[in-house]
Amino acid sequence: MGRRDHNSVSRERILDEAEALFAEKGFHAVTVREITNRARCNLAAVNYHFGNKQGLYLEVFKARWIPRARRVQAGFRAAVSGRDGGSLTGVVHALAEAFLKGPLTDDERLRHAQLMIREMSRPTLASDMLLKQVIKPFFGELANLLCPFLPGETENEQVMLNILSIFSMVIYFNFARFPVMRLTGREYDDDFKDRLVEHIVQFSLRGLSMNRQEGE
Amino acid sequence: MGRRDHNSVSRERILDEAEALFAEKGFHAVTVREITNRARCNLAAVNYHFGNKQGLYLEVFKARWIPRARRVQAGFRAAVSGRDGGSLTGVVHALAEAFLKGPLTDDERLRHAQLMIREMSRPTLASDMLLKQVIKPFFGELANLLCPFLPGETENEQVMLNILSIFSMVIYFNFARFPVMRLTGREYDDDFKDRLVEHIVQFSLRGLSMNRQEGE
DNA sequence: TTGACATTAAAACAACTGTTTGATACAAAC
DNA sequence: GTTTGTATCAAACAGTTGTTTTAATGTCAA
Repeated sequence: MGRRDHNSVSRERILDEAEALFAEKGFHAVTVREITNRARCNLAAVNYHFGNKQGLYLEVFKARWIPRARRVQAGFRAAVSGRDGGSLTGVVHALAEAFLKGPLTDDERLRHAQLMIREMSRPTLASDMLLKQVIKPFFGELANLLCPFLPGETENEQVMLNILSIFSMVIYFNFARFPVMRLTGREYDDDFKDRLVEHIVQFSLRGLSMNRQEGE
Repeated sequence: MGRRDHNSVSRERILDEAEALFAEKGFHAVTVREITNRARCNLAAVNYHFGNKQGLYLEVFKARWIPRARRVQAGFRAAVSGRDGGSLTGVVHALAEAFLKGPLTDDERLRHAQLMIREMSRPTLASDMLLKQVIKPFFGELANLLCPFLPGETENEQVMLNILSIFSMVIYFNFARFPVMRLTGREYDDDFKDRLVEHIVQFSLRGLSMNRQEGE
């Protein structure tokens, strides 16, 4: 290996296994030994490559989570700049599909959502990074894409709440797949994912369309 | 204290502190010593009253989480059987308000949502209990309340997806309050909670209304 | 009072935790 | 060939973990 090229085989394997384990069990429930055993390397490798366990956790987000988020966003942008960009339906559909079917494998999607959920429910050192570098910019991008289709007088806060609502469904149907399977009796196969995308799109489109008067 | 009346002061205090800590940090991140110190009792009390740490975790759900969930549901039912029951708007409003304002304190709401999220994202021994005893029955109840307002041909799976979507927003705006505050710049004060309830209600009502006049 | 039992307490337990150490192998630079 | 810095390894470290043990309280019925 070249001098500190940050590309040793052990280092990469540790990052992979660590991400899977952190997502599945959470930071404290995972031991360094568990990670290094699965990565088939020595116990000291974690401290050598990442300083300490927390450094590894942070690096998982920098080197794995954020790039994955960017892949999802890239998939979304590709769909939007294609035929989906011209309509509200297209944008919402591209969004739901990017997160529920997108470029990730099913395992990746679950991992990704679980890690995000953990950070959202209890902020740690990583949350700030995710928010500033990934979520906030992406939400801003979404706001710009959606605004033209919303009534002119729609305030910023209202736009943000709408995005958060769509987002809540998208990540909920990812990370909460176990109860969702139990409650619907469905497996997370391609059929069901299509169904979910269609549902989220329809539900969100109607939710967004505020030109209609609401009953009271 | 009466013979094994399961009401010792220590026992109750342990349950309170354990719930707060488990919700905040998760099972493995909390130590028995941390719990017993906060509960101002002896270390051995956990094993005496609950067998072991996992027994305590389970009892937190039986003795604290489930009763709290029932209080929320009771609040919802009270609103529905009052003036809110006659319309779709009323039902959805009662639902959002029960979970976002309802009978709980703000701390309780956060704790409640965080514990649920943890169980949903990674099922443990408690998940089965929650699903069977609380969530599934309540979702069935919701389905029955909503069905009259949905088009006649609406299939069961569609109803369930609708409920899950509303539910995803309700719990998201509870457990993800940290990023929501960062993204909206708002505090979770009464004003903002009112705003959230109103938003969720409007968004959900439109989401639910399938080419159909709503209201009455 | 006495006996029985619920509860609390201090101390110890063995196992496990993250981290450090010191040695060794290896590849490229000089 | 020697040096230099990277990478891996086994072993040990000190501190913490959940749990157990044993003894001491407190409480109520007989």
